[in-house]
Amino acid sequence: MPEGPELHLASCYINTVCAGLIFSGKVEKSEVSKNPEVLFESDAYVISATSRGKEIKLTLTPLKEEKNTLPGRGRDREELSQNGLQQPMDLVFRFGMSGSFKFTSAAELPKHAHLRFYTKESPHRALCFVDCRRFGRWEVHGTWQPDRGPCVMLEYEKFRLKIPPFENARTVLEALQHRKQSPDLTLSKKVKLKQENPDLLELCHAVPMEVIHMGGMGYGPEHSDDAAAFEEWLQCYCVPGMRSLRDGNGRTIWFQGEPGPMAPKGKKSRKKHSWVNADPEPPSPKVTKPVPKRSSKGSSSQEKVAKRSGRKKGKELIQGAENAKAHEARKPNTRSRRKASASQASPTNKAPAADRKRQASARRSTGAVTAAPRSRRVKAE
DNA sequence: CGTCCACGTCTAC
DNA sequence: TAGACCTGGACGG
Repeated sequence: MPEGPELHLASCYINTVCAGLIFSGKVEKSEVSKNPEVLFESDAYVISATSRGKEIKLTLTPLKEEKNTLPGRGRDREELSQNGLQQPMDLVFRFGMSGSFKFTSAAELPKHAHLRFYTKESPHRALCFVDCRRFGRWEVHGTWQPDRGPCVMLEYEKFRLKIPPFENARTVLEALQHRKQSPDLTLSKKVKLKQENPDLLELCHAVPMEVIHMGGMGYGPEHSDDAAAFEEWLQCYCVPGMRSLRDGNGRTIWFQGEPGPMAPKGKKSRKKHSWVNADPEPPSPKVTKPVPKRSSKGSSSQEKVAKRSGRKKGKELIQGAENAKAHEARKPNTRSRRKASASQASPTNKAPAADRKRQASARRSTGAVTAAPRSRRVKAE
């Protein structure tokens, strides 16, 4: 799945499960995937992975000299060296909304396994790129996408945006001016202060690093399916009691407290009653069959989308709608959030671990809108 | 059953 | 800057 730390965890997972393993044969693509074929074939090769931000790179490396039996018909010239040997190959993946890697028995491939690498052993096993929604992409001979931002985890020093979601850039920059420390402190005191009062940028690094060290996300050792642990760790996203707003791109931003002066107006988190009341379209049969704007494939999915965009326009009217409870409980498709809410709401709740307490208290004084929820929760503890 | 929603890009107007 | 690209879970009727 797509969060930055998860991509990194996926690369760790791949390197762990593929360590010492020999893969063999062709790389297999599902019929339904529109991603490119991976014309790689080797009797014996190894797989390794690296990550950078929200991309992951697999490297397929053939072992020593082996003769490729195929004449190379239909294969790109570059795939094979002059003597017909399979060259190493890099594949760069983006996960879209639902991509992940799984290593399973080849006999029972997971659903939506769109790219498969088979082991040489028997019974065969398969490293699979699994992606239910198929928004994920891969590129053969891929490189890191050149115009992406730096990796929050591994290129932190290059990460210099300094803008909370709905704050004026001016305010942020001026606040940083006032953070200047007195120069007469010892170095160790300065470092300690910095750690106890991390700014937004440090949090951009520290929070994903926390996730990495937590492990799990389906990439943990064995079947420690600790989605629950992750949900427990989340302190703002999807936690009842936290607030959310849609930004200009329709993305839901979760936070606690004030949204900041540049918060989008009239874009409360969608609560069903709000927009249902404002829906300008009468509940007539017409609604179910809007004329698609673009002429095209006319797939059923497209009809759905057209239907929805009709709704979207209606939602602009929610401004005056009752919203007192809007942030109370409308949560996305998560079942276990209630549990989290119970512990979240209770001021007597103990911090799960001393380490976490320390980490969290270190975040206490940031003014960052997105970061604040984590620290404020700690205040309540 | 229908509707809404989801951790992200892409690209066509 | 909308819409497109997709599947599936939750929820409401």
